[in-house]
Amino acid sequence: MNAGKVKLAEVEKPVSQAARVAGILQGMITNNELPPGSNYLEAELGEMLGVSRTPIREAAVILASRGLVEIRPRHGIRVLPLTIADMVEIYDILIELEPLAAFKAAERAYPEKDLSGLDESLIQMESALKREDRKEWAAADDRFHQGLVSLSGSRRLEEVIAMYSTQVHRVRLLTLYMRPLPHASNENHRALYDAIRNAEPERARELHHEHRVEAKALLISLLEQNNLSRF
Amino acid sequence: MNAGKVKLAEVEKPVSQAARVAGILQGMITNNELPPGSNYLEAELGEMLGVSRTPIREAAVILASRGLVEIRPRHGIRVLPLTIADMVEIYDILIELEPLAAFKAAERAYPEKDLSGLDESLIQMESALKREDRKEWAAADDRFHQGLVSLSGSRRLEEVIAMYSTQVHRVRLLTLYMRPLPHASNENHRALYDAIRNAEPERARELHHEHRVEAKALLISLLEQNNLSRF
DNA sequence: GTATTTAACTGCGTATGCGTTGATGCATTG
DNA sequence: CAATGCATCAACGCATACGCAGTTAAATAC
Repeated sequence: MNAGKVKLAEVEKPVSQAARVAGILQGMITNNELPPGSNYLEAELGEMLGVSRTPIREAAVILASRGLVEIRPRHGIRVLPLTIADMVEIYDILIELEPLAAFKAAERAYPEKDLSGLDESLIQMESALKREDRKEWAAADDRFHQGLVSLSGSRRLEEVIAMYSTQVHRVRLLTLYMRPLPHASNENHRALYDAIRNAEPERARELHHEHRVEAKALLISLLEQNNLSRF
Repeated sequence: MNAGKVKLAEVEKPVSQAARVAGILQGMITNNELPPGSNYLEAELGEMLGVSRTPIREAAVILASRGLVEIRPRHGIRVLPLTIADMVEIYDILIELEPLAAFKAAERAYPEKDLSGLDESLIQMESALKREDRKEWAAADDRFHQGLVSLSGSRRLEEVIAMYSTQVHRVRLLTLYMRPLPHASNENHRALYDAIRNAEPERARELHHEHRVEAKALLISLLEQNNLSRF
């Protein structure tokens, strides 16, 4: 019996409503579906997602701890806007932590096969760049950075970097079409990849550090040039 | 009318039960009153603190997001133990972020009067050291570091450093009586203070970096020597 | 017309109850 | 004796209900 029943490759996780709601809301925030500065009452969000206030409250607490929203009693759950000062704060932290992740990844001297994910992202970035497909380039860039960080082997590093990356995601998308095509960036990524493949921790750290410093400078100058101050 | 009513200097904040509970539990965890590895049911904690399950649940979510506990359905709220690998993860992150905070603090070129808090902590540390009062030395050390970080002017940096410092607090206390008296540490602190007072960002960063690298090495070696593996 | 006080309503904090789920122990069978 | 299946129940996820507090708006007094 049960011959027709097929086991799913992924174990289906019994996610709680609260976790689901948190994920959905986070997605909506980073995609600008819930614009920065907007307020939502608990009941309102509950109705929107078809759940009661309880899981909404829990999700709100989680998102607040990730710095995405602010809970203001009697004013609702507010999607936090970022200022340029916030961007500087966040980038300054990432400038330290991402190179640390690169260091740790290189230190672990992975065999080439474990780096295939990174390599793939690199190829996708290069391809997207040729096609001048900025959206796809950004997506592959995200995958590259996330993959790299996860190779660090430090769960905490992964979590904290993901947290701050999420916060700036909105703004990165905003500036995506304002910047020049990221040719240099791609070369940097390739060099960084090589440093990790060759197990050169210090070089990996240096390269990534430089890369992030440049990214910060570019981003900030774009925002200032265009008089964007809250997003 | 209302002549007799006196306004309090501090605005009394209408803290929610959930926030109160989270604070109390965090205190109990960092002071080892809720030992690592132990489990508590929601109802149990609720009875302990005289509130219902709802604020306990919210507090648990907050503490879980700070990495202090783990919520395991049907097994209760578990106080997370730390392994040596966890300590390495955390220290490696702090080694990057605290020097960044020192850099930013020095960069801001505070007038001497704004540094009186730091100076006071320094004096207390030196005094405690003379009396060989390790407990008081550690407390003053905490105040010094926290004060320094708050001078960085970066709310996020402050928050993330506080989070990780809380996680290692238990272990620091554990090793407090195993280590030699921290004479060298005190000199480092004084030098760091001077760098901030003289507005020398790079020097402040270097000094703090060195300081933290040493602290990590000392801590890890103490833990390994004593065969302590979970705490 | 403006300011102050009051009243009503809206939104939230907390408690509680219900249904579901999964852990545990015992019994039964190989 | 060991392993597996089943039953029981404890714990939790979520919804709902209630009371309070803060906000807003209206009304009255100046």
